[in-house]
Amino acid sequence: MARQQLIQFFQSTGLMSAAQAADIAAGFAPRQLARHEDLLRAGRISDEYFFLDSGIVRAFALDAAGQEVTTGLYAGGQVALEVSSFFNRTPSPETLQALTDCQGWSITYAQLNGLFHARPEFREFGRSLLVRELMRLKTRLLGLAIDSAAVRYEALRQASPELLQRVPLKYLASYLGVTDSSLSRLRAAAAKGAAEAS
Amino acid sequence: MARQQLIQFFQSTGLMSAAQAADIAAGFAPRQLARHEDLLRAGRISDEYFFLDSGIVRAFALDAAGQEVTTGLYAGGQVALEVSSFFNRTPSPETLQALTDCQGWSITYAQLNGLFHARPEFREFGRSLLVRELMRLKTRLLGLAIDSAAVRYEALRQASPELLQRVPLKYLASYLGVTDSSLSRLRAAAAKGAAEAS
DNA sequence: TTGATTTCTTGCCATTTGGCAAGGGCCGGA
DNA sequence: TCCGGCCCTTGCCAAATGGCAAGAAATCAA
Repeated sequence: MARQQLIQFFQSTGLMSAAQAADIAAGFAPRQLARHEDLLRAGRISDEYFFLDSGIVRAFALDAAGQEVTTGLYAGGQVALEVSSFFNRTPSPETLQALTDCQGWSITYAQLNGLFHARPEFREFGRSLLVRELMRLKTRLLGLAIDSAAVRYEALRQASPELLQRVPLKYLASYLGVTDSSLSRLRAAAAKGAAEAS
Repeated sequence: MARQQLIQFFQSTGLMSAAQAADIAAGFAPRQLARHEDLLRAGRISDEYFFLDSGIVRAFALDAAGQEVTTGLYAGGQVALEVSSFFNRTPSPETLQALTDCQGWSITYAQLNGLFHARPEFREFGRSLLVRELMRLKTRLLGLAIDSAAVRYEALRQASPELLQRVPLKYLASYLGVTDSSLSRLRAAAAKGAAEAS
């Protein structure tokens, strides 16, 4: 129940003191999600800024054929949010869904704006988060453009090994931009390579 | 020389009045770029928020093999900016280069922050720009993940036909995530399809 | 203008990835 | 316990894309 991780998150950019972080964190309410529960449905307007303590949230959109495409995977310590819907008050193009039971902290748009108004240092933090998210997307984009599927898989394994264990292969596949059978083959090849290396 | 386009840009989100937009635009200085001139070099910290009136700016990074990869293309009416470097005051991972002679308006980080401080409506505008940029990246990411190269090419043709005419094929190719010979073939196939349709 | 450079196209073939379908294993509910 | 439904793997072949290199075409600079 403690807001430890949330407070630490606010301090992570070095833009505020421990006391400030604790004050801001006090404005957040505890929030649970059951496995398979939706945090946000496509078409709705997001009104919940959700920081994830533990568990995994998946974001997905539908392609032209109506197939789900995983666009984001969030684990503990991250904010699971459809940024454009939340900040622009527009219908979300994606659904956010709990892949496992989740615990975290949330705050509404009005409350967040109140904090932004009252606390310039938190405003700075918010901007820096947006910028960080932008960099992450850029990095993923570059990877999709220039790396082979095998390299992208390996990069994800390095960056977030826990996701590979806990997220069903079909979701990982569309997140990486490959089909599930291709990913299965990649995984087999990687395992073979690792075995030979030992 | 008129700041018309800049003023219109500020008003485009509906977050401020004409008078406010004109006031803010007055803080920007005219800025020219000669063809092939760098607006920002990789490794440097960006200190110029640059709005493009006319011309084309290309952003590129280097891949592991030292090859240039085009990560962004900006035409008139857009802001050509490496967001993370400018806002986080960190070395830029990319170079921004004028593909043609360019005219526009620019402002420094300190000046921009001054405006953000003095004018809450401009702060809102800045946030909404970041969010918009994020959505654009998400859309490109989704396209790379699920669409074929032919579809991506067609989408770019629909969205920004002027780029296809004025940007060398090799830059378009890496922007679209294909090799230049593949793009050349795609273009040939598209032309053939169009001819048959007529 | 003229020569040099860049840009674009195209052929040939290799590699990567997709599509489809069958089958095995695992897990949860009745 | 047993059944039904995911989840994952794998074989076969097709389609998409890349790599390389040669040459034509356009562009640039002197």
